Amino acid sequence: MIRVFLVDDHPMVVEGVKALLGGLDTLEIAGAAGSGREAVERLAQQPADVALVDINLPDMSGIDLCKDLKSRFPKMRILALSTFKERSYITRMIEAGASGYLLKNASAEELEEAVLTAAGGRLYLSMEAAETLTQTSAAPALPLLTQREKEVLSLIAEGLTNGEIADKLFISPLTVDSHRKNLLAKFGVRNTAAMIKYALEYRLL
Amino acid sequence: MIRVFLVDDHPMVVEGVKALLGGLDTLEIAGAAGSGREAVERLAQQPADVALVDINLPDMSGIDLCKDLKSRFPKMRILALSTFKERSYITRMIEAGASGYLLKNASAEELEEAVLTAAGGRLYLSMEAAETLTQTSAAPALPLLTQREKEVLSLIAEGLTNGEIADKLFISPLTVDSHRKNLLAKFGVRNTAAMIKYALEYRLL
DNA sequence: GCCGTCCTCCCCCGAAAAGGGGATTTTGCA
DNA sequence: TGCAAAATCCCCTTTTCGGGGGAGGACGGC
Repeated sequence: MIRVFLVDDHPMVVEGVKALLGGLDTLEIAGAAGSGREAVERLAQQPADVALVDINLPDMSGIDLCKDLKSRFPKMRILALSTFKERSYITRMIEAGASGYLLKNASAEELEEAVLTAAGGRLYLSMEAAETLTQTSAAPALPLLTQREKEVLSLIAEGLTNGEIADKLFISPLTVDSHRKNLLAKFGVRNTAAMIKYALEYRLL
Repeated sequence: MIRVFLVDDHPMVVEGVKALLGGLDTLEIAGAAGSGREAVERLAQQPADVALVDINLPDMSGIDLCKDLKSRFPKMRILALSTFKERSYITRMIEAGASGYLLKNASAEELEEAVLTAAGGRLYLSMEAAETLTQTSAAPALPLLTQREKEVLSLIAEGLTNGEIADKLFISPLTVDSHRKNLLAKFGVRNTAAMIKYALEYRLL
């Protein structure tokens, strides 16, 4: 019997999940909380195997709660529950230690499967979440860099100056400066800071 | 009958997978290739439902091949095959469009389950891969920033200069410069480029 | 009250980057 | 072989950063 704990500030959602999972004999609802703090308190009293955690909570984000719960109860598995299938939500939640990501329109079967999968130590992603992750991120106008430009870019990101990069690549600092200018132009930004941010966001580094 | 295609430059691995999956009646080995280019050529002739792709190929990385295959054959599912369970490999492969990540020590059962899961459009992660992703990344010495410093940092990342930030926050450019210097000191870096990289890696932005 | 942190502002000075040009040699590919 | 792109190098100027300080007011905790 897998003990499931719910964290969501919407009573309707809490009751809905209870109803969906109520009749099953593989798991039981061990409790629920409407906020992050309440969840921590209740779980300290009465542990659970799997926690269903809403992304949006009144006192803290589901991501922070996830990290917190994972540090307090390392063995407990956490399933993220959300209405959104934004890529950053999913990856952040997973990186925060969640064992899965579910949308709130999940069916009883999907809910059960997710809980069982998470309890087994495996990662469960809903179809929609998996699709979002799998979609090849259509990079909007990501600049085409030459080999040399990539080298220079990564050295800039390391914090080296033009002179140091020149020494490393055995070229003139003036050449490095040219590459740097070309990079700024290709990225369409005004300075190094914005370029590094852009480059990292589009995984060019 | 799910058609499986193999991409790996080690004949032993290819034969091993064939042997492991050979006796099953849910799937069949539709072909194999030892390089990225060869894989593209063969798949163009004879399509497959699921491709098992090694991370390390002689002519290109599995990640690049994955992107390439996904753009050429959008309906085909790709499973990453690797000896490593490094976090960056896993996330990059998934973001490149892979439907799963397997270690090469996978059993016949796991292989089959992975192929079936991928063919069904779902994401399959091996236990080890899931664990790696799930591990809360112990942020090594991430600097504690004040509220004001965070504001300044994010504006720096946008590409604004001290003067522009000063206008935006209604403070003196000299103050912005102080924050900037404190930020550099807290991050332990020498310039903005390295700071932005650091900040993005540790999700402070 | 005292201490520490945060936020604010200021000084000097040199180094680096940004913005604008131009020019030459490799090199890859058709 | 010939062209385009890449890579290399150079000039100029102005702006922005980075490094080293110092200092005062606000605010909270002890």
